[in-house]
Amino acid sequence: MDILQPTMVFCFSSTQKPMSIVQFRRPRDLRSRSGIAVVPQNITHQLFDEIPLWDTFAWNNLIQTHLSNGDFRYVLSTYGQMLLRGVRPDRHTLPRVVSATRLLGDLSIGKQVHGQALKLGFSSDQYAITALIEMYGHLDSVDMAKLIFDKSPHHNLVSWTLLARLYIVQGKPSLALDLFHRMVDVGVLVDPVALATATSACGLLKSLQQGKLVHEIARRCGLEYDVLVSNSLLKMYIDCDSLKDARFVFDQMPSKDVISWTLVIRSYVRIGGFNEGLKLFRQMNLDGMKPDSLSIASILPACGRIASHKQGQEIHGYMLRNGIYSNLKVKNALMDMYVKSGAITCSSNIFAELNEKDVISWTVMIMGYSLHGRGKLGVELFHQMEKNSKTQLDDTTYAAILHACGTARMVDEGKFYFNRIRSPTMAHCALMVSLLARAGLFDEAMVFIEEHKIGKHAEVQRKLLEGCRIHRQYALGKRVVEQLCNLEPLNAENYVLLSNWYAGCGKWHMVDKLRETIRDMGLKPRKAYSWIVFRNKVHVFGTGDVSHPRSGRIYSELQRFMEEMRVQMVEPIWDFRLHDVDEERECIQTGHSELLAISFGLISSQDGPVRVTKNLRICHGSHEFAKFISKMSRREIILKDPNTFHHFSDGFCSCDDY
DNA sequence: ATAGGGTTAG
Repeated sequence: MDILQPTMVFCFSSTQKPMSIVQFRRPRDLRSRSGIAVVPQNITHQLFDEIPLWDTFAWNNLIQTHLSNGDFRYVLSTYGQMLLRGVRPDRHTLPRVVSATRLLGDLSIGKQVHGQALKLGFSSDQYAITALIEMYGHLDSVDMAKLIFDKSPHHNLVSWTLLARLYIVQGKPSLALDLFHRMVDVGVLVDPVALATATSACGLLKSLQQGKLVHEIARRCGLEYDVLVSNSLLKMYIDCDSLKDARFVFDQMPSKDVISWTLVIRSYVRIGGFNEGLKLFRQMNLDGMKPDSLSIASILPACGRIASHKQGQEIHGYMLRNGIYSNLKVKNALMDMYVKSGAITCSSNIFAELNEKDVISWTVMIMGYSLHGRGKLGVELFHQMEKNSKTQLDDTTYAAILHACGTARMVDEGKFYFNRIRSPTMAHCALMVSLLARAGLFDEAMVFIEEHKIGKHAEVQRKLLEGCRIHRQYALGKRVVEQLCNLEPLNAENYVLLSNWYAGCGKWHMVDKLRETIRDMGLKPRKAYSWIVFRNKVHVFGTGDVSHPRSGRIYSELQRFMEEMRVQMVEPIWDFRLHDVDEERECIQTGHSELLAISFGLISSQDGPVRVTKNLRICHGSHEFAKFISKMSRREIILKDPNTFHHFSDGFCSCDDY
C-alpha cells in the first residue's frame, strides 16, 4: 500500500463530522445551495483548495487541529493531500503525522511515514525521532524503539525519558533505571519528568536503596521540591513500604497539591491507619485544598472500616453540594462505605441508580447483603448479574457469592459455585468449610478439609469452630480449639477459647493453669471494646466500664431491661464455652461493652437506629439480651462485630441467631 | 514531546 493513494487515505467514516476544521469554515462552504449538508469529503476538498500551496504553516495548522480533536484519519488525509499537491512538509509536519499513526494503531502506515521522513531528510530531527520512538514502542516493540534511539545522531532528554517509560510499560523497570543512570552519567541535564520516571521505576522494583539514590540525584539537581518530583518520591516510598520516608517527604514539601494529599492519605488507610487518614483528610480541607473525586475515593474506605456512618455521609453530602463529579469508582467506594457502616439501604439505593455497573459494583452489593444477613438477596443479585451483564468474574466475586450462600445456608448452590471456580484460593476453601459447618454438615466439612489438604490453616479451623459454636458441638469444638493452639501457639485468643471451654464444665484448675500459661508466655489476650458515635464524638466502652459520665443511667437502664426479662421468664444465657473473650465470662451481663454502648445510644437519642461497633465477637447472652431490648424499646439496634452486622428489631436479629 | 493520585477482597 502506498500512502499517496487517495483511496487509502480518504477513509472517512460516514458518522464522523469534520468538526475540527471549523477554523477554516466559510459560511458559503458549509452547506450546498440546496440546503442539504454536504458530505465531509466535499467540504475537505473545498477547504484544501482554499489553502495556498506554498503555505506549509496553514497545512500544519490543519493537521494539528485534527490531531488535537482526535480525528487521526483526517490528519492522514490532509497529509496525503499535501503530498499530492506538492506541498513540502517541514519539520513540524512529520512528528504530528507519526503521532496520528500511533494513535490510530496502524503500524504499516507508520512505517510508510517513517520512510518518507527519511526521504525528506527529517530523520535526524529531534521531534520526529521522539514521535517515531513512541510510535514503534507502542505498535511494534521496545527493541525497535531502542533501535531508532540508538541510530539517532543525538539523544535528548525527552527521547531518553520516553524510552525509559516504554521499558516501564513493558514491565522492565530495571532497564528503565539503567537508562536513567546512563543519561545522568553522560551529562544530560535531567528535568522533573525524567526524575519522576526513574522514581516510579524504583517503586516498581520495590527498591528503597535505588529510590534513595534517585532522591539524592533530585536533591543535587535542586529539583527535590518540585511538586511532580516530590509526589513521585512520595509514591516510591509508599511502594517500597516505607511510610516513614514518605511522611518525611510529605512534611518537607513546601507546596502540596491534591495528589500529594491523596497519596499520603491512601497509604495510611491501606495499612489500617484509618484515624490518621481521616485526620489528614480534615487537615487537607483546613489547608484550603479542595478534595476531588480521587481523594474522596481514597478516604471512603476509612469511613467504612471504622463504621463511621456519619463521616461517610458527610463526605457524600459534601460531594453532592459541591458537584464533585462522581464516576463509577467513587460510587463503588460510596456503596462499600455505606455497606461497611451499616447503612445497607443507602448502598442499594445508589446501586439501583447506577446506569453502568462493573464487577466491583456487583461484588460490593453481593457481599453487602451477605454481611447484613441477607444472603438470599446476595445470591439473587448474583443471578441477576450473570443474566444482565457479561461481567468478567474474579476471585473476589466468587468469595462474595460463597459468603452469601453461607449466610443463606444454601449448601447446594455454594457447592455449585465452588466447582465453577477454576483455581480456588485458600479463602474460597475456607468459605466452603464455613458454609458446610454453619449448615451443621460436620462430616462433610471434615472430608472437604481432608480432600483439599487445608487442615493446617488456622483460618479453616476457625471457620469450623464457628459451626461448632452455632450447633453447640462442644466435643468437636474442643478438638478444634486444641488444634488451633497447636497451629498458632502464640495466639492468646486460642488459650482463651480453651480456658472458657474448661470454665464451662467447671474445671477451674484447668482455667487457672491456662491463665498461668498465658501469663508465662507473655501473651496478652485482646480486650473487648464497643463504641458508638454521638454528636460527632466516639464513645468507647470496655467490659464493666464505669468511667462514662452517664454511667449510672447507662447501668440502671440495662438493669431495668434485665428485670423486665426476668418478669417475662426469659432466662439469661451463660454459655461461654466457645467464646473468645474471657473478661466477659467474669463480668455481669449488663457490664458487657456492647450493651453499655447500646444503652448509651438509647438514652441519648429518641429515635432512629442505634449503631454500635464491637471489636470482638458478640457473646450469645448479649445477643439474646439485645434482641429483647430491641423489642421492649421499639428501637432498631445495628451492631457490627468482626464477622457480620446484627440488625436487632422487635425481638429478632437479621443473623437468625447464627 | 516525556508525567505523579482512586473502588471489592468477611
